[in-house]
Amino acid sequence: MSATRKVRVRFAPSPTGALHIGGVRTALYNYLFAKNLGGDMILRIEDTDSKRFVPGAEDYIVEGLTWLGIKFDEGVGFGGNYGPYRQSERRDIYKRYVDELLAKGKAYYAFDTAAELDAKRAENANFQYDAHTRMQMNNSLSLSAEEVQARLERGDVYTVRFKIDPDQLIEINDMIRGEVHYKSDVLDDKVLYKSADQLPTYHLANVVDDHLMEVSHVIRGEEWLPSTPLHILLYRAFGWEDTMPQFAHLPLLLKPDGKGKLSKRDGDRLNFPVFPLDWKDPVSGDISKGYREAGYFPEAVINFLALLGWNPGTEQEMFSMDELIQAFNIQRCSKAGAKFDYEKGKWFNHQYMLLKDNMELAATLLPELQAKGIETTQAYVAEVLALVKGRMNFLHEFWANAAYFFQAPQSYDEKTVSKRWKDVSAMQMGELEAILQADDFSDMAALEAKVAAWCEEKAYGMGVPMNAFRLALVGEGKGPHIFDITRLIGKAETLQRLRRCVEVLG
RNA sequence: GGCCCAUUCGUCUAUCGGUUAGGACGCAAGAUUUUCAUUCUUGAAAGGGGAGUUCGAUUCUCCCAUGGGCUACCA
Repeated sequence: MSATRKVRVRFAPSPTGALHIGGVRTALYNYLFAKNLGGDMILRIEDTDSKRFVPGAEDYIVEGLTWLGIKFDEGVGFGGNYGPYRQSERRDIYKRYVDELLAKGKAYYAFDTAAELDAKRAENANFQYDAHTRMQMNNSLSLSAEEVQARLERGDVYTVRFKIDPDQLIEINDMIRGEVHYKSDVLDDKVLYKSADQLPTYHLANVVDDHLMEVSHVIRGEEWLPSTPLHILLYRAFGWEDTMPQFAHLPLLLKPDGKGKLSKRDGDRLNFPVFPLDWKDPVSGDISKGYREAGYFPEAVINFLALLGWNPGTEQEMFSMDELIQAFNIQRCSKAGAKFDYEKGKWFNHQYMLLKDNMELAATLLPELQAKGIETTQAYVAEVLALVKGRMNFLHEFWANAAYFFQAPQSYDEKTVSKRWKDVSAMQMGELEAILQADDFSDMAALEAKVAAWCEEKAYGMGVPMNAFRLALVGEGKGPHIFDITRLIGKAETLQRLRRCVEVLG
């Protein structure tokens, strides 16, 4: 563990489906950690399980992380000098290292079939393939050399198992959890290599690749903590312990309610996304909602996720990616799992909405408005946004909050009518119309003063006439300041809405 | 069952032995007397239980309970 070693971290997902939000957080923490220390971020695809490979998953992962602003320095699709970065393309490399372990006597051939193993487990639920049981099994330790040779030459299907010596104490020095100890006796002789598909298992590939790619820090989910002693033993077996990466095991993301870790089903059940992007399952055809399609800003998702399991120790809540990189310190990660509170995600989106430039926001809204047949301009939409975005969490709530800036109310909300449209309203609106008619709408403050003066002179109070006026303009009892509305829709439209309302409501 | 990790308001968390246990989301109330919302103010809301160590424990140790993870020729 040389202190001067270049910081290199990797995000190593398995392309078995959409990238889970917990995986996104792991990628984020790796990224923040690396960038905070000026290190590199690697994308490695761990596709050693050919049975679970899902087409499209790899592209999905890259697209999702790119959308979120998590950048890679090297890896699949990003180049680099340590490739190939897809494990399925590294078969010969793994084979070489498996042979090395075999030659050193640190691993052995095992010929037990899946059915035989199942039978063993059926007769003893606690069966473990280890120092105590391996001699009763069919492997190169229990069988004669000739027999082993014969089976190999015959082409029998085999696995290579790691030979774990008992009575060893393995100490993990976790950056988040401190020292964790394991006894090697509880470990089983893990399968490192499968002859059937000529591929290693995760454990072997992971250790070999991290070593070869000069990974300095392994930051991964807590579910990996129990297999870390195995990994450490592998580093030892290869003689790589001096350059072994440092480990950090992140707490898991848990269900918002109930028990267990967050799953895709929770998203469906509670109606919130658990994936960065929409994902269509290639087999079932089911579509799972993504944060992007649900209307989240990537900045909001990042900010939200960053604070789920980590905090800077200050009371700052809003962080740009750069600020996160600056502030990130892995020792400040919490140890306990975090229930996933998506309500806070909405709040973050709201905050970023307020921060965003209205012209930029307007540009993304324009196509939707045009599709509705609305003729408008980006500048106008931006002005409307300035008035209504405070009451929105998502951009897709725009129309529901701003339709009346683009078209006259189609109807008048019944409740508002009964509450706000008084017997005197028609008469008052008639008077108001005359005042508006006489004004050129060039100065809203002046107009407002005129209207206020009228209310005072007639002793109407402001409430009754203004609420009726609002009803005429909006169709409901909501919306921003009335004279902001009239300023945007203009004199002709204002008068027209006023007349129509009197006509309809009488 | 075995091994490991964890445990502060409903949720995310701060606290590195001495605090009125702080902040944020959500919730409630009030204010902005033209609405709704934003915003602002205020409020309710927490150290799983039991032993120790200590002058003093949320903080350190142990036990228990609870939650979580792992225990595959999956990652």
